Amino acid sequence: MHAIQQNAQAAANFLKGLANAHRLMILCELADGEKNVTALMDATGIAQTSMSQHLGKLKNEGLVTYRRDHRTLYYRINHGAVTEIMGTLYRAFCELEGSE
Amino acid sequence: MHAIQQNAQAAANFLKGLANAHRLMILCELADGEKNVTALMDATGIAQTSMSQHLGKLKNEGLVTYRRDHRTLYYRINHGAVTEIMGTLYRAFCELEGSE
DNA sequence: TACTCATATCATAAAAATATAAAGTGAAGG
DNA sequence: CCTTCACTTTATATTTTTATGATATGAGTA
Repeated sequence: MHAIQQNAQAAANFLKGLANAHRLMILCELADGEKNVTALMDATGIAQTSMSQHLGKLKNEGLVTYRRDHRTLYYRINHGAVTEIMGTLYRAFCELEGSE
Repeated sequence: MHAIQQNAQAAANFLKGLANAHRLMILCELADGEKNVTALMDATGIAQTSMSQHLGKLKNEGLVTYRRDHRTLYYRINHGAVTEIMGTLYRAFCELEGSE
């Protein structure tokens, strides 16, 4: 586990990609499969410019990738650790809430 | 998985606690078991005031807790999701590096 | 070619995170 | 009670993150 020390900055940058409520909502949508930008805006209520910047950040950190189909860009999750952490968050913040 | 939407802010706040290289290094040390502040400073090289503030943040978010023994405070990890995510990061950023 | 659609980029301002220096606190020892 | 130790809190400056409005781009359509 001590090897994280040397990779701490890379791991922290990766986590910073996730550590925002809007980006979690986006990733939550993408957990179901790929979606285009407009569909993500409709599903989350995030404004266009903001959405584009969040997707740009997720893309730069390698958390998501996309394909183009004509004028439409379809984004999808591109990193196994994202899915793993989403699962951890779901168990910690969603399932346990339901039992109250 | 969609339930994360409603809990996105809480989950994001939790992740923000982790999303910093210095705090990851601290948590990495605590993964071995409890340590006092001076030991954490020696192990990580983080300055005293900064260490205290990082520990304060981790404590406020509920990621760690501590016990007092005389003048010394021993911190330890206090959230199962922290350990899970540290494991995910280790596999993503440490183990795979070793195979190059 | 002009136009619209889907999305990205740029510029800017406000808010949050971080590091550092200085001062404060509570427990123990002389 | 005065001092030291182990640590926290406060104040401040810098950097980073985020949202918003304006503008730009590239792909398809009339």
